[in-house]
Amino acid sequence: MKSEPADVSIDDLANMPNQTVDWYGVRNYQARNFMRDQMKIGDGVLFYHSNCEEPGIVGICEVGALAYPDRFQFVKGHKYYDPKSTPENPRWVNVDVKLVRKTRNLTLKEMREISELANLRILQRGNRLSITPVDPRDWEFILKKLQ
DNA sequence: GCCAACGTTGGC
DNA sequence: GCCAACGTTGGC
Repeated sequence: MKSEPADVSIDDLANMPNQTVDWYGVRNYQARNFMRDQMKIGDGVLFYHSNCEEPGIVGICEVGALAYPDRFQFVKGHKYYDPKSTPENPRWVNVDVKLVRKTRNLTLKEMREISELANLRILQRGNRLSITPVDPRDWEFILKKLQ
């Protein structure tokens, strides 16, 4: 899951109550559907810093709560406000993400040089999704790399 | 339903 | 700041 550190960094997460954050602000249907349909409590998450000096994986997390309505979609004037969303029929949802541990920065640059990770979604050309599934084998490989 | 125009993402 | 690679919007 990508986050811009200027918005929520891994250190921000470490300082949050219960080291947990609601993954607000996703406004892409595919990414939303991953949260809504695929992610279960306890599922592993790789926390990725995007749009920054050194993009890369900076922490291991887990899903702390199943998807529920995003709190900002109803807030008029907010950057994540969606006039087409109603409390009766909310359009956007998010899971909670809980920190398991911070890691070193496994940078995008480094991952691109690892042939075993060639199929990782985030490395694919043109990928812009802020949330992408990770193949179990890639998960194992990355965890080993970060232990 | 098509598709041009426009907006966004995010690495570089 | 550039721009490729999308996704969204809205006229038709």
